[in-house]
Amino acid sequence: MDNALKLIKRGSDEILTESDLQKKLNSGKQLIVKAGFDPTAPDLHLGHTVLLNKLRHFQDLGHKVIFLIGDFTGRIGDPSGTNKTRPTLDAKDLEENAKTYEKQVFKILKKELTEVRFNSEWCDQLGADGLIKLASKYNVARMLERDDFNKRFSSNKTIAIHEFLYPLVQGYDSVALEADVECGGTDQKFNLLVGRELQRDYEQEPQIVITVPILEGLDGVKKMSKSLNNYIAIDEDPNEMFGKIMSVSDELMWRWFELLSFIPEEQIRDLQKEMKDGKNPRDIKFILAEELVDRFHEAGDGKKCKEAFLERFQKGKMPDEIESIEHTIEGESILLVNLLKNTNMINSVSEGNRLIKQGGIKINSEKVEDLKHEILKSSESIYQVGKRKFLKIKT
RNA sequence: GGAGAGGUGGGUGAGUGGUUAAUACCAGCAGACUGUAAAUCUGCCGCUUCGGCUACGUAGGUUCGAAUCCUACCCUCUCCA
Repeated sequence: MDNALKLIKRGSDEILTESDLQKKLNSGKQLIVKAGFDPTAPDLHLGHTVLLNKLRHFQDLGHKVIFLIGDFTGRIGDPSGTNKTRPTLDAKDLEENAKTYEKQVFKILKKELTEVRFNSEWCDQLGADGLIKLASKYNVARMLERDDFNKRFSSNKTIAIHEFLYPLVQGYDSVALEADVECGGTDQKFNLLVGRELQRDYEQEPQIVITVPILEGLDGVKKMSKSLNNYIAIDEDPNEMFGKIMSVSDELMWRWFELLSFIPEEQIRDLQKEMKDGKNPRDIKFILAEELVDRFHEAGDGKKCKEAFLERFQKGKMPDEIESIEHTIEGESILLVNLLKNTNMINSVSEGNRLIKQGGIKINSEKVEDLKHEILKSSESIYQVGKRKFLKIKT
């Protein structure tokens, strides 16, 4: 197998078809590689990077990536998600979101080989006629081949007609762009395949479909997503990112190694063996956390985070940098719980009382035991809530 | 068009007139433990000026008292046509 194909294969779930891909790679032509993104969620997280890394591989081979923002499809709503109505975005929001995307995405993709496009560009021109024509290219039986439609159909759950349009429009994007390759998560497989069919209908060579695995989020079960709040954003604070990676279960760590790390597979196997032989899993997790922090921040940040992590949790030290704010109070003093609530350290007074009862609040490293603890005017102290929340407050 | 089922705290989901701020599970939070913000164990888990207040789709009603009964409305689902 030649190197190009090998590179593309690593970490891919399925390639349809491999022989076609080989042919295209050998043709010497610069390929157009397409991947679609949601217009509403510009906060990229590690889950997205599995796909982005794959796109980057194509760029490393000199091919062109089209980062397609599905503003038109966004209006339809992806049937694979729960059926919430999406807010319609105006042009300004879109531009904003696109900018945020660009800022983040070029941590992985090469700018000179990336083109950002919106699918409303060609979909808006389709009109009712165009949509009808497009809809005529596919049929219900074939739509029902799609797994989640099939399940919903056979268990008598609703499928709205417009949901059928989603895969069609996504497929039409491939026609409009004359895509050679489309990459997406395994949950997108059906949509990606529709693109192939449509391209054939429009007398184009069908695109190669490449699916990548879906990354599990922090909980280790559900897919990483913003709405489930089990994600690590790629522009997250380095220490926060490091900590979150460390909070992943020892089991999930291996999955993340597989999908996120660039460490060669053989080396990962060695690490697994080391853990089996008694090495502390924590130290292996450090390797992963360091690599990822380095990738999305400055080289060397990973090491710094590791040191800070050890200091803080092994020796129980306070972090070096603590955010500091000033909070003027009326009168001579204020109840501790009120102060913490006012500064957003806690969400409610009840929560504060609970935390005090449980010994979760400290002032200058001293545990607070009195529910009615008062803070005097013109004081300056470091307040700690739980293990990780610190704030220096001047009153 | 006809018949029926149902809408409960972040999620799943009990509860059918009275210690029910509401079982259970999950998530979340805290503590203990551990070389991890892993695992495990324990506790907490609506708000409050600690007198109370606000909560079981929405709005009314019955009652000493309702998430539980009645009426209307909204929404979801199923079956028949």
